[in-house]
Amino acid sequence: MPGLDFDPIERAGELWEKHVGPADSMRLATSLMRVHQLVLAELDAAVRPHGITFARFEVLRLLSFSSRGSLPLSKIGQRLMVHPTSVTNVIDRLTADGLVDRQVDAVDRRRVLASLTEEGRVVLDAATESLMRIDFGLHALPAEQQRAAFEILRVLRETDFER
Amino acid sequence: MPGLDFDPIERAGELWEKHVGPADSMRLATSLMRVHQLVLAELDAAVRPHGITFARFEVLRLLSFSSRGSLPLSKIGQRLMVHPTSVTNVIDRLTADGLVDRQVDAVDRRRVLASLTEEGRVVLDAATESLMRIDFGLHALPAEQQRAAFEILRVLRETDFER
DNA sequence: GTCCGATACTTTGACATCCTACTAAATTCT
DNA sequence: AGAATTTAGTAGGATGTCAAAGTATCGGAC
Repeated sequence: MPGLDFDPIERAGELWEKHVGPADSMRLATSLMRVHQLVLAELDAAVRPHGITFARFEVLRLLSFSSRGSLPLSKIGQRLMVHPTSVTNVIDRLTADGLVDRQVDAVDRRRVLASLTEEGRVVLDAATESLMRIDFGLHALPAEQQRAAFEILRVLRETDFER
Repeated sequence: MPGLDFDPIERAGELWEKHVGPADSMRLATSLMRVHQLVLAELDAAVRPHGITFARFEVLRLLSFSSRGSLPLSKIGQRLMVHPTSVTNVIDRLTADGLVDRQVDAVDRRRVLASLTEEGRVVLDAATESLMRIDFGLHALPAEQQRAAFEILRVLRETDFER
């Protein structure tokens, strides 16, 4: 798979400017899609040996950081900014694998609380180790640029943040 | 849905630094996941009235830029950097909707050539209009920062670019 | 001229995500 | 108290993505 001999996004940008109009936002949007894809592939590959995906890792990490040791699914969805059905889906799989426990909240019986099992914590620690070893798929980017990128992305995140 | 009263990624960064280690790359990686999700949602919403998704839009745009008016599926996959399976999938749906034609390459019968139909071009033009109107979901970012972000992301893209 | 490796695509299965609609439980309002 | 509304989670369906395995075709080596 030799790939291509030119950068397809640069190329698309040139053609876009020629036939459509200014291409800055188009190029950034498509870049974002590609980079997300590439980085996610690296992250998933890093945690795959531990039997999880990066999405599941994020849930495990969140649970490990919670002060009570458990979180209602709704909170998980809010903090990870994903749809409630996505949370149900991931928690289902984590529960099936024995990494997470699920129990109805005694105080508010609409709620379901998820918490780490011992095995869940073991897997989380091992996966964390693997992710740090590859610098979260960002080894190509110097620390300085990582912070710069974070600041720029923050603007985009916060647009939809409070609503 | 009032969301949260704090930035969950900042918060995770603080806890990570306290319990695990340096958090720069972790925060950037998770930021990338969230922003991708937010921007993609905007892009999909913008083109949905035209009966397509952003992934399909990208394929249509690519076809419209090809000099011959058609491209083998493998080329589409290379340029969009997606798995061959994804290309087959998207082309299947575009074909079913009558936006794309599919025909076996007479020269190399392993190949399948995709090309825009007239309806495909109409939809593409309308969708392009809609996307430009929302500045590709990046209206929150000044043009200057859009270019800066593009340059940073380019580094990450090019890591896996030639291979 | 045949065979065998490489290439192009499809099929099947897994995953994460969203949306719409639904059930159950809590809260609010009358 | 009882009804209406809101909130939490689940069910089913669609989409796009990847991985592994399969089929068909091409092209070069012998």
